[in-house]
Amino acid sequence: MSKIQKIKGFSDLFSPESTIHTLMENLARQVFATYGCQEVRVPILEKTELFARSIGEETDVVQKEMYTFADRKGRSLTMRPEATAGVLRAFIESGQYSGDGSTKLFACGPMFRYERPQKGRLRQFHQLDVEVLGTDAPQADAEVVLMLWTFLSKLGLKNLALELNSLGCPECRPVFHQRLRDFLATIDQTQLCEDCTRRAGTNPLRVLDCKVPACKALVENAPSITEALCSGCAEHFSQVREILDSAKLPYRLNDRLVRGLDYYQRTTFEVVSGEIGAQAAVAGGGRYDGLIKQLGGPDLPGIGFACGMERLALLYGEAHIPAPDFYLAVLDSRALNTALLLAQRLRERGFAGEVSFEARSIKSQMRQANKLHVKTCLVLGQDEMEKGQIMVKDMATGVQKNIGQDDLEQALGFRKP
RNA sequence: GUGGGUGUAGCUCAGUAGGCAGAGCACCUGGUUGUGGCCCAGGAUGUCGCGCGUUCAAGCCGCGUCACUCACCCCA
Repeated sequence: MSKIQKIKGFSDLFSPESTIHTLMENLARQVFATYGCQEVRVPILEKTELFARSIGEETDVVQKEMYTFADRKGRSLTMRPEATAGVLRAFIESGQYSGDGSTKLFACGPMFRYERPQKGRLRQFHQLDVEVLGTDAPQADAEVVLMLWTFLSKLGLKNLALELNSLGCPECRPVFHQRLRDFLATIDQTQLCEDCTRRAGTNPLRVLDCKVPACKALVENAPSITEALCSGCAEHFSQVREILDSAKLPYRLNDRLVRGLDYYQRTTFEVVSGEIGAQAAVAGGGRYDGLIKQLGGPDLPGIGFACGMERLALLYGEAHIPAPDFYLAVLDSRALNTALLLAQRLRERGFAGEVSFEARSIKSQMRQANKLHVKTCLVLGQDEMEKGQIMVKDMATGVQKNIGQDDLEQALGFRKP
């Protein structure tokens, strides 16, 4: 029989990768909770219309990257390509937004986009997502950025760069777009690369961050969104920056930072790494005032971000994975049952470790203990069994002693409350 | 959707001009009567991705196919 393979762009995560994902997810939960985020678990499958309306009908994500299919009654459903839309739909549908203040939500899980896989990009990938709803205060923008940066710092990630921009609002963005189109009309468009010739019509902002040197040179003097912001947006952005400056958070203003989803406006940001290949963004987000209303909810502002877990994992070392507390080596087959019960007792006390299921040479089992990087190797052989004892060896120092089996917890550092 | 690269042991990869399938790591056993890491000796391990073709002979050449991978596009 032929083997069945996993489908392209999907992955099976074994440890250490699975462990790393769990650790990162737990840390995110913990850090974001200190900012008041409540976890929400929302479906992976939504009505296609939800994404069409939020992400934007004309975006690449909606046009050609969604897993969309008809269910058994012919309704068009889509595997979520990002988290925000589903979280907002749930928020609106729950009707919990009555009063004052903001709602802070955390969500995570798999997302799906039909793209060609490459380094840091899969068809099923995982995101950590935060949404802060109900306030457009610049303090909220700053807090969200600080929340993200704090999480990444606690993960121990270095050499990350935070890029910040403001995309303006429905009032000033069209003005900038017109200026940009006017500018593009003045340059020799035949010199642009093939992609940019297309972009100039479809998504002029994208021309600004083209990597082709010829394009870069041509748009060097293009107008900046920053100069086109209306007074409200300019003031809002300047307050956000002021707080981040005071918090001594290092960021780089990038007036060509473009977001791929239509709903973003005002503050947008991205965290990039130079160490994980071409797919350099490990997190990205921004403000989306107006989106909640557009999805049939109240007219509330919102801001959020998502982190790509696979990309974070590329940067996160395996050194963080905790080692087991013990390995229990068994030298005599008559000791196997006793050994298992001793290990069970330790596990009930919260210690983690493994016990051998068969008696083998002490040498091979010591090797096993060493390989598992355990703190302590326990040995149960004929001698110990006869005296009701067990040998305890500290693998770091090599110091070993025989103790009574009843004293095992103390020997491993267990303190009774 | 487009372009490049790679498929050989569990992993990373050599494999010359077409002539018996290789190394390192990892694993197992022993060197030490019950002691890990370092060292030494020995050992097991293959649909050379798959199919067809050329040839006395194919891991190597040709055609096809599948998979993986990197990049473009796009994006977290």
